[in-house]
Amino acid sequence: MVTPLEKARRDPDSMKGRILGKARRIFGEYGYHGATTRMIAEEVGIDISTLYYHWGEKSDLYESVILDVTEDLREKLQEVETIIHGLVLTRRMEISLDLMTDYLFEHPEISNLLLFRYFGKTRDESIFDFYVPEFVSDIARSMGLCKSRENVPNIVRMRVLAMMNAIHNFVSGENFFRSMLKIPRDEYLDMVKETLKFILIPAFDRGGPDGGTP
Amino acid sequence: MVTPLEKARRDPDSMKGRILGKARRIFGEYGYHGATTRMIAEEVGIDISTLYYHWGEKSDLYESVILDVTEDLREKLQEVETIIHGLVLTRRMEISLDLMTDYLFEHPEISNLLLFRYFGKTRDESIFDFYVPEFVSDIARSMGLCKSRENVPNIVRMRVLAMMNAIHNFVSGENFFRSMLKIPRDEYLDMVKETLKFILIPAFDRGGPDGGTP
DNA sequence: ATGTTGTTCCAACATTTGATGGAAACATAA
DNA sequence: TTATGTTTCCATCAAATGTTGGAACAACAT
Repeated sequence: MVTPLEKARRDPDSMKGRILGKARRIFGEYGYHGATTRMIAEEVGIDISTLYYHWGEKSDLYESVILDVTEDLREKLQEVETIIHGLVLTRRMEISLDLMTDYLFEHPEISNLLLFRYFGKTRDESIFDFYVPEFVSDIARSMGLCKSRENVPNIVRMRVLAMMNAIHNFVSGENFFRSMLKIPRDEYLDMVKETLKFILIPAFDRGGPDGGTP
Repeated sequence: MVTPLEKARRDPDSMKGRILGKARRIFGEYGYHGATTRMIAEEVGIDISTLYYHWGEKSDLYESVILDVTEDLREKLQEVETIIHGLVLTRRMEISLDLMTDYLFEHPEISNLLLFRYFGKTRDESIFDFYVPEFVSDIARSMGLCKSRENVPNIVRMRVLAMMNAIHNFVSGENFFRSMLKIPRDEYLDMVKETLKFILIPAFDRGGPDGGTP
């Protein structure tokens, strides 16, 4: 059976898909309470009741948005995994940091929405009731930090979280950080990649069964 | 001249101070739009108009909250600086990571509010019009990453940002990450410290005029 | 006591916001 | 064309939210 969300994902030009796309951006920029259904409808260029016709209440739309970006992220991670598979750790990290940074800079609402979920509460508590996969175990596995994706040690999960958050922070904080550094976008992007490698690679690249450059 | 904010900071038991304290927490948990003046008033146990009597409109109260936590953070950073002064880099980092993590876990709204400022927009744009110091240069100086706090290279600022964000993330994301790892608070706190050191120290502790353990 | 000043609460207002009913417009098949 | 089902918009509602006026109250000096 095909859910409404899957239909909207397959056809981004349909009304459902267009609404979902704009909702991603608005929810990502302003957060759940900061975004209003009217802002989203106006962005799409439709009446507000058309939005409700397609997606029902605000919290349902938000839920769909979260699942949508989660699925995008999952697909991207899988794509990266196939690219870096078999390489040595340092190289794997360099490539995946570059690829993920590029990707998230093109879709900053993904990082925004994830960070909002991590750090903010919502008055409407029904929102956190649905399941969202987290990928932490998969990334740990893909990085060779554990044998299987089952029973990943917590300390390893923490390290993966630190890594993911570091990327998301620089993506979501672009406006703030860039105005602080007073540099253009492309320069910022390069600096982010360099900083991520500077911070993350030395930590993971030391000895161990899988470490170091051979 | 003593501003209303300074008065409230000096006397946390005064009505002004009590409101400010609760406002910190509520704004920190729910963000600017997620927090309502009624929620804050109810938390203090006062009528909503008493809140307006003391702090004026919502955006003004929010501004005071931001300045308040910023000042707290500044004082804490200065305190830590005097403690670690003169030690070797690795030791400086270990101690300051421990101290800052402990401190922020006791006052998570500081991390929350900073992250909200970094990552989220606000419909009310007047909010970002006031100046807030950022401390990045001071931390760079304190870590010995640059000679003076003037003209800190951007790449160094980026590294400091990565470091600060790493702490804030684990503090603000406690609820989310802990429920993911299924561990109690104290265990989480230890794991955060360990992970921060694992990630950050190898990056900064390599050669250079100030590197390594002697 | 009386007036003054500062503080608190009750009640209300205007706007925003989430949400819906129903009429029009559109498409499509019979 | 007519009938049927879908989509869109206009008008509107109810609740939530930011904000204020004014009365009651308290503290305190005169």
